[in-house]
Amino acid sequence: MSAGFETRLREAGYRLTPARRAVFAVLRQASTPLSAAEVWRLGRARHAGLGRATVYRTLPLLVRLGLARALLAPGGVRYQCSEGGTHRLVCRGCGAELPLSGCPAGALAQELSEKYGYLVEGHLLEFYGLCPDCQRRMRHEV
Amino acid sequence: MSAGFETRLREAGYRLTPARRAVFAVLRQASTPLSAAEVWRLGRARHAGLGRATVYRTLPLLVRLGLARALLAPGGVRYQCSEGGTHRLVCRGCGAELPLSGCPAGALAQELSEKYGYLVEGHLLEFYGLCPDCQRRMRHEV
DNA sequence: AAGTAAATGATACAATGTCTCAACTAGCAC
DNA sequence: GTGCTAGTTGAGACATTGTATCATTTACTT
Ligand SMILES: [Zn+2]
Ligand SMILES: [Zn+2]
Ligand SMILES: [Zn+2]
Ligand SMILES: [Zn+2]
Repeated sequence: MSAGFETRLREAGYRLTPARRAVFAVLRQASTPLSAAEVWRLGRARHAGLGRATVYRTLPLLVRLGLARALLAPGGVRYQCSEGGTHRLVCRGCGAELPLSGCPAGALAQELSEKYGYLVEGHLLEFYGLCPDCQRRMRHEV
Repeated sequence: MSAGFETRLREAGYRLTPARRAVFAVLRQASTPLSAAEVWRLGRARHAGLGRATVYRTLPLLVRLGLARALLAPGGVRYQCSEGGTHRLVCRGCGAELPLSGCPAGALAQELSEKYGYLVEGHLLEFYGLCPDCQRRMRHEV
């Protein structure tokens, strides 16, 4: 379940602590990307004295290790577990999001890998534009 | 040149002010995405008394209007003019970025447009993984 | 069980972003 | 042009978010 998390942390030379478990667990079972503040609040349910600084230290660590991803939502940065989908259709007017399924980018990854020597682990594909409501709004309210 | 900016602002019912001109001009001629603080500093070269609050008000406005885009870089949020490319290959280890050219997402846009009623104006495609250096580092320094 | 370096949490601090409000001005009507 | 008015501005107080420091604790090794 969260075995990947533990081994990943270990193999990178980091210790497995209650604080890190708590932070990851929170992301893991969240159904939507969370802000750092939310992670802290929820994390304290799992690890009583979880410190704010630790959360801010852990989240970027998880990103560096590939266990989580940082997303820019209207309202600030949010984090989500790597497993979650990252294909969205975002309205630039109101910020509404629609998660997507299909994706054409897979093929390109291999190509990039060979071309630049990068180890391509994933990708983020976001379409942006206007939702039906905001299209109407733009017309009517000038 | 920046005619699109002016008409876009007008047609959405916003006024054309020196402050907004300055902010947009800064983004416009920047070769790399800028933080809000950088926009403020550079903007004051163009409009002496440009206020910090105005910058923080204007940047999201430009995003809502489709004139700029917000990007999440390691180190914080950065803004760039809509024209700039948004196809990157980002290293999750060190944050290094490589701008890309080709893209397979265009076709999907039309499809989404019909399916959800969204007006799809563009997309952001980001591959993430490890640069060659960070791959070595991960092996050697555990 | 003991030793040790990594990690934590509290706190102070810095950076980033938001709100309020009096003063100003872009756009419009005349 | 002259005035009107609502949108906009800039200053500064405030709130939030993120970082640095450091004494204490603790996960891992032996
Ligand atoms: Zn919308
Ligand atoms: Zn995909
Ligand atoms: Zn790297
Ligand atoms: Zn593309």
